[in-house]
Amino acid sequence: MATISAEQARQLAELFTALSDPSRVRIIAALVEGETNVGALAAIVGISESAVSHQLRTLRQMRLVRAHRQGRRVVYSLDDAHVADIFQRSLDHILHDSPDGDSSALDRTPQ
Amino acid sequence: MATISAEQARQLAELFTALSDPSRVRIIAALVEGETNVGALAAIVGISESAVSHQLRTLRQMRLVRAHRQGRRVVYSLDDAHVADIFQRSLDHILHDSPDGDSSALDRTPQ
DNA sequence: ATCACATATGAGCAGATGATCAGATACACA
DNA sequence: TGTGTATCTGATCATCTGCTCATATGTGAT
Repeated sequence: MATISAEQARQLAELFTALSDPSRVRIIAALVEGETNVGALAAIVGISESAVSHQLRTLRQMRLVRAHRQGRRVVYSLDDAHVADIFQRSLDHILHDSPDGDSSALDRTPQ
Repeated sequence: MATISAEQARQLAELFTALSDPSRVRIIAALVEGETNVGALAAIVGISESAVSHQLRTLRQMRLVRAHRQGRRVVYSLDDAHVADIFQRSLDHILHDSPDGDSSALDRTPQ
């Protein structure tokens, strides 16, 4: 699988960037459960509908979610099975070897 | 797997944040191949040793990499099998359904 | 002890990010 | 057509990020 190309690195980083925010993570988590409209997502995540809409735009551009109207509502769903998979594995990851509880940090070797 | 907690969302986002930068992605990619020292990483990634060192610090704090001295060098390796797995799956992901070539973006439904 | 090599670290700065606010757009229904 | 609901969007601003530069620390060899 050789050392990754610069372009691939960029794309990978872009994918992870889409998942690098707590609000977006919660949006994705909610959508794993099933499709949902913007207002409901705002309620679940606990931020304004405007903020959710902005985040959904990002996720849409990344092709991680998909939208379709249903009456006056716009219903979102995951556009990608891979992402749900990656998401689930990552969740397993933090559930396993993260025996701490407080914030992040503290070095490992240097110093 | 119910709707994720705020704390879990924070941790997940933190993990993805560690992978959300092209330089760090390339560092991880290099380490997947085997342990490497700072100078070599700098050469591979194409940024200064100082910049690499800063990024390695972040990765160390996230417990994604581990370091040990070897003479005057400090050799880094992945501290986590899960991450290599997540990384590999994500790579597969972008290699599969990313048939475009240019930058990112362009909406999907609204408008 | 001194010097060169290898890495780490703090300060500082330019660019990115995410929330809010105000206003635009889209749809359903009377 | 007008009104209320649902969502989107641009501007703005405070905060965060990642790099560079200068400097400190650590190691091996002379």
